[in-house]
Amino acid sequence: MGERLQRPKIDDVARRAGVSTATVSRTLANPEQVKPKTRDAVMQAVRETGYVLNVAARNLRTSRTHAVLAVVPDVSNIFFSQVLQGIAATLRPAGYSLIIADTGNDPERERDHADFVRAGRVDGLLLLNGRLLSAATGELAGAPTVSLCERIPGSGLPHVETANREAARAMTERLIEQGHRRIAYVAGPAANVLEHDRFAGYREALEAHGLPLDASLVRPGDFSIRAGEDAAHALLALPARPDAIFACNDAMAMGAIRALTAAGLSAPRDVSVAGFDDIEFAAAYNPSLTTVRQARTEIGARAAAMLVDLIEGRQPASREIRLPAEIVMRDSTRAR
Amino acid sequence: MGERLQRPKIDDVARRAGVSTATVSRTLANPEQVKPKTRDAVMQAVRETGYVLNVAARNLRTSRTHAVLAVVPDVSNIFFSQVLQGIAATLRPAGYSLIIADTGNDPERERDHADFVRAGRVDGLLLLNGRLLSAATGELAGAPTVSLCERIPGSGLPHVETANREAARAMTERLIEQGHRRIAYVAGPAANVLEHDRFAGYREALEAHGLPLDASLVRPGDFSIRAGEDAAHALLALPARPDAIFACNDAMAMGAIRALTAAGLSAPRDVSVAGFDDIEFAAAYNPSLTTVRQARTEIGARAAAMLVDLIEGRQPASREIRLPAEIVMRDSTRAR
DNA sequence: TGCAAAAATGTAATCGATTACAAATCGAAA
DNA sequence: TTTCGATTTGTAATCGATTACATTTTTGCA
Repeated sequence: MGERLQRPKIDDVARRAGVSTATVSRTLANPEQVKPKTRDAVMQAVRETGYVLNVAARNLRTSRTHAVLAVVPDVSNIFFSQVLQGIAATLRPAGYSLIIADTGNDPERERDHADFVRAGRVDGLLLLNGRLLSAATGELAGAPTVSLCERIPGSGLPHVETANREAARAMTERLIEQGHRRIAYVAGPAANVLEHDRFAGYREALEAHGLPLDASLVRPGDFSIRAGEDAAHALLALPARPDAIFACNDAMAMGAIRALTAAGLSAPRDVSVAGFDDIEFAAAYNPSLTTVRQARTEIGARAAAMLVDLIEGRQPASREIRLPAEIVMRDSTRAR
Repeated sequence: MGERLQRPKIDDVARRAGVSTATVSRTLANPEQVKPKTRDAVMQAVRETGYVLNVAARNLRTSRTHAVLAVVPDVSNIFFSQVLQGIAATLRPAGYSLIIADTGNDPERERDHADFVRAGRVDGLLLLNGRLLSAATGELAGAPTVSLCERIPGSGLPHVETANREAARAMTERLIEQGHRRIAYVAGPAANVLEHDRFAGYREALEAHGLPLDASLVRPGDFSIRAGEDAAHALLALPARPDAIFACNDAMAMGAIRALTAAGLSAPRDVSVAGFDDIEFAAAYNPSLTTVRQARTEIGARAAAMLVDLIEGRQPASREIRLPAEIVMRDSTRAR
């Protein structure tokens, strides 16, 4: 079917325009070095022949790919996918394409990606979850890399993140101001730096207001809806139940509200519930969710911009960006 | 910092193993052609030197990239992101990497991607939204391409899709069986093939059961939560309000439920509401959402597998796959 | 007009693999 | 031990661009 016709190469264009291949190459890459008249002739020939540069050849010669690899624990996760959008949107106008590796949360696979750089497949790395990077850090030596969402302790890697601690503290304080005294916390995975920061914020707020940190009010979780449900069930079984639940992401907050409903209670009437992230469905939830808004696309955009700077040898304005988050009070919490 | 040490190349390995570069190349690509003893020596040398093949060089020589481009209208959309996950999961073990182009729903950009193939940047294309492809179809001649989610009418392009019409019909029939008689439909964008099919299913079901198709019960929408709210508002303002609302995706169904709540009504007590997609948050919604479950990761996986077959010159088992969908009855609908 | 410097263009080496073809080695049968 | 065919390995051309360096053209100014 597809009569596989020969793609025109740079020689074809050169011949047609009556110039050398060097001139064609220059016209395409550095037009200002070429006399306008010649330039026009070349562009004309390009159009006539339908020439498209062979990327592999250029990559080989220049050892640059104009591609960036994003290592993502889970593309389908609503959080990461929005960060990716910010990345994609920034990379495109800068002339980079985006390669995505979904590691499926598998530590093994997260390691592989140093090879992407070494094989000359990409110019830089964007790590959406640094958890395991510490192991790979040595191997990355030299490869431009930016870490997102999670700071990698002690790695010195440039990164972009939300001010998680401050945000969690602010949210907890809002709950305290609303008159809540027994505020439960539903945690993320223990190894998660992000969880660590949020918990620290929660604790700080309690301390600052002279409230005790009651260990029975802190429940483990893993960011899933189900985990939120389980945690809420456990909390409701306590002799003295909490008057508020702060889940460290929105999915768990929704789970908690479901559990309340299932138990014949209601948020915010009986227990206030707050989340973290402000995912798309938080505002549409029933009740709409009080939460912390993170600028997810901006995180992606800033990280991508920083990476491009690194790749192109420019000194990025900053190697560490912390974006402020915003408290969004909605219907799932209420003053006591 | 990064002492940019020379990456070993195939000659280094060859020298170290005492063989020619041809043998090294063969050992890596077609080990069975090489005598076991030689093979071991080469592998040893590879390990010692830390050799990693230069992908650009191989691409140039073989004019194959082992990369695939997915053209996505919006990565951050929960629907697409899950399809992407299926794609990524299938591509990886097959040895392909995934490049993502987020077109931001911009017709202009969807066009650009034929160039990706022509520039030799990828071996094939996965189109998650064929809407505009018709325009580009000519240019793709020869490039392996699979369309997902939406069949591209008259393109003859291989594709994978959900049996939207059948599923929408089945859902509508379930609502009828539950005793609903005034079933409203909240549509997707008019140009959308997917919307077209779902609406056809809705209409078929009404006809089959002798129910009239009441134009005032069909409201426009664009798949957003907000559109669902607006549609429901309009429907509630009708002299005779519907007893069920079938929104052609979950986000709009959630919007409709919000609107009901805002109007002091409730789903399913006053109006039943059904969605389509069964996104992650459908089960966690309040009330949990009756919807149509599409196997999103499977759509992605099947399409990716088909594309790999096409790229590698194998005849795919089928050029048109329609995956059945499953009706999931939950709490947002109730028998009248 | 003549001449030096600047600008524009051309020649050809180069990036690092793959692979057609040739050469060498091996093994089995006679 | 030959000998022929099958296996294994090596040599070197090749993929299509970029770019250092050489050469030509243009420009500005005396």
